Amino acid sequence: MNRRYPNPRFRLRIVFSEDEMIGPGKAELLERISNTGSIAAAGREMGMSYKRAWQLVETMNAMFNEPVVLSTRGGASGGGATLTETGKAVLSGYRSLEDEAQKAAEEHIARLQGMLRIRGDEN
Amino acid sequence: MNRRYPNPRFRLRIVFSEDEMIGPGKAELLERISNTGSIAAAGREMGMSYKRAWQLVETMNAMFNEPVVLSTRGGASGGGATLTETGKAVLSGYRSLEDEAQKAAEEHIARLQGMLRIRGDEN
DNA sequence: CATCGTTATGTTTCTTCGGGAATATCGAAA
DNA sequence: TTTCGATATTCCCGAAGAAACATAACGATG
Repeated sequence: MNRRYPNPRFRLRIVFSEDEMIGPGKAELLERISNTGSIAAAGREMGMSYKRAWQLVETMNAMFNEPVVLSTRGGASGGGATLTETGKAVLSGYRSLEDEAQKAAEEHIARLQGMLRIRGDEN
Repeated sequence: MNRRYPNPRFRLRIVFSEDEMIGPGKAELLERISNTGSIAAAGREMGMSYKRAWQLVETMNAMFNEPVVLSTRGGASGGGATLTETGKAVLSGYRSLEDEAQKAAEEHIARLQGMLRIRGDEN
């Protein structure tokens, strides 16, 4: 453990206010909700409690002008959740933001990485 | 309080491994050490304890192939700290990385911001 | 109308992180 | 050789936040 990552992780977060922000965690959650159709399943995949996943969804639903996730209770499957159009737009918007920023930063990242201490267990 | 920021804050961090990373906090600390010539003063300016400031410096000194901060003890002024060439390179490298990434992301940020809920106390 | 898996929400426990205090060390200069 | 302000390091404690646990509500379907 504690190995250096094969390629440095570039993590960015946009902070609109003290309690309005979006970063890698919320983006991944949206993505997994979109894939699984369930808040609980998405959370499980990410190793987070349902409660936490739900809290993040609640926060996001409150910060955008329309909810990003619609959820239904009951029924044969117990219920589920889907991304709204706004949700899809937020997710894809964040992803392309991430891509553009990372592309623009790549050379700088490599330069910084070159300054790291060489370690014995370097792979 | 809790007002939305005039312009969204763009925060990014490069993660090389579980305990090797650099982001806004360490960068600002380096900057203030450079300005003040003191770990303690830099920490005070940022509202952080000397202990924490020193810990961050220790971490950074360990992760790069050369120390980023040199410190001296004793003397008339009690001692002090300065950035090494590596330290300056890391700081300026991170800053230009940040600038480039932000520039590349600006349009996307604006688009996301446009999806935020309009609030009554909007200024 | 009983079942089942999910959403929704409250409560309690635990862990982590950092602050604060306390102490030691250093060395130029008065 | 005393002073002084900064670095260096340890220990204890509190706050914040997440995890864990506990319920309740829901509703299509069999």
